[in-house]
Amino acid sequence: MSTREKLLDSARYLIQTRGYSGFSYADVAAQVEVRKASIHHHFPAKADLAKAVVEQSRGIIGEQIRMMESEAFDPLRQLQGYTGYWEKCIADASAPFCVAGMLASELDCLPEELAESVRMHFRDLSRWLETVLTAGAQRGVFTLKSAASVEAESFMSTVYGAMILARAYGQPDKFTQVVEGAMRRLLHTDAGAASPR
Amino acid sequence: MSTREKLLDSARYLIQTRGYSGFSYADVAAQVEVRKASIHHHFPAKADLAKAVVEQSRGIIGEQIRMMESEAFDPLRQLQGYTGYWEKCIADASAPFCVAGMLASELDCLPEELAESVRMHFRDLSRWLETVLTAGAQRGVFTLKSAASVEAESFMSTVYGAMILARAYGQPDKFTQVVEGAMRRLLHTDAGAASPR
DNA sequence: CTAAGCCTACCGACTAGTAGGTTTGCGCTC
DNA sequence: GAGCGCAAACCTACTAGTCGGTAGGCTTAG
Repeated sequence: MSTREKLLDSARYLIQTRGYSGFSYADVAAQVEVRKASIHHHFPAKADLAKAVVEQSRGIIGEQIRMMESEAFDPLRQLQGYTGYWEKCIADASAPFCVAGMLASELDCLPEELAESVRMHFRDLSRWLETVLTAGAQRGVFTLKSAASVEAESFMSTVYGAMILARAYGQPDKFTQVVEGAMRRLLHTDAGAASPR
Repeated sequence: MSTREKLLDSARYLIQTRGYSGFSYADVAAQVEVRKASIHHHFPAKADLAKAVVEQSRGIIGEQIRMMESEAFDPLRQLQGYTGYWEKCIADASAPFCVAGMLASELDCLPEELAESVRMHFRDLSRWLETVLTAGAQRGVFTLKSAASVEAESFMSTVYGAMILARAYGQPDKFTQVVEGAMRRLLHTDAGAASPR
C-alpha cells in the first residue's frame, strides 16, 4: 500500500470521525507515521487532501452507475448492498459516518472547490438512487408514492439521519432499525390501487 | 439583551454553520463586539459556552414536554409546529441546522460533558416525539406501522437527514419536500386493516 | 543525472486560556 | 445625599501550543 493511499485512508477516517476542521496534518502524519511536510508533497493543501477523499468516493459510485447502465442488475440487491455496506461500516466502527455527509454539515466553511466536490457527490448519489428506485418500481419490486427523485432524496435523508442518530446514541443498531423501516416502506405495502404481488 | 444572551446567540449561530471545532472565541468576540477575555468571564471554557447553547435548546423542549403533560394538546399541530419551526429557520437561513445535530456529527471529538449534553438532547427529543406520536395514534390522527419509539426515531432521522440534504443542495425547499413526505406517511394512509376515517 | 519521496527546520497566523488592571453600578453606612 | 466597599463586567496584554504551509537538503531508484 502506497503512502498516498495510506494518507487518503487516514484522512477519510479522520474526516468521518472529526470533520474537516476537526483534523489536522499533524493527526494524519501521526497515523501514517510520516512527517507533516511529506503530506504536503502528495497533497499541497488540506483542501486537496479532503477533495481527493471525496473524489475517491465519487469514483466508486460512478463505477456502480456505469455497471447499471451496461448490464442487467437487481434493484433490490443494489439498494440492500448500499445500506448493508453502511450497516457493516457503522457496526464495526470502521467508518462511522459517510465522509460527504460529514463535510456537508460543514459546507459553509469549506474551501469552494471542496464544497463543490461534496455537492457533486450528493448529486451522484441521488441520481444513482433514483435510477435504482425507478427500475425497481418498473419491475414491481418497489412501490413509489411520489416521484422517484423525491423518493430518492427522502431515502437518502433517512440514511444520513440514521447515521447521526446511531452516533448520537452510540448504538449502531439504531441505524439498522431506521433504515430497515425505510426499506420496508419501499417494498410492496398493498396501498391504494390493487397491485399486490 | 444582555451580553450573555448575545454570546449564546452568536455561539448558537456559529455552531450551526461551522460546528464546534469550526468556530473560535475570536469569531464570537467579533460578532458580539466584545473582547475575547470577556467571553471567558461569562463562559470559562469553550465547552461551557457550547454546553450552555445545548442546554438552552433542551430547556425549550423540556417546556413543551411539561406543557403536554399538564394540559390538552393537539398532536398533529405539535408535530407541524416542530417541522414548521425548522422549515422557517432553514428557509430564512437564520438557523440552517439543528445545533445538536451539528454537534452529534462531531460527537467523538467533543469534551465529554458537552457530548453528554448532546446525547441528552437527542433522548429528550425522541421521547417528546414518541409521546406526540402515541397520543396522535390513540386519537386516530396518525397511523403507526411499528412501535412508537421506532417511528419517532425514524421521523427524527428523516428530519436531520433533510437538513443535511437541504444544506448540500443549498435548497431549503428540499427540506420541506422530504419532511412533508414523512408527515404524509404518518397521517392516515388506508393500509392493511380497515380503519380509514 | 534526474526526479520522486521524504526529511528537518522554520514561518506567521491563530488557538484556547490566563493575569491582572480599569470601569461601572448597586447597596450600605455616616 | 456624599462617600465607601465590593463585585460584576469588561478591558489590555500576554502565554504556550497548534495550525496550514514553505524552503531547502538528503536519499534512493530508474
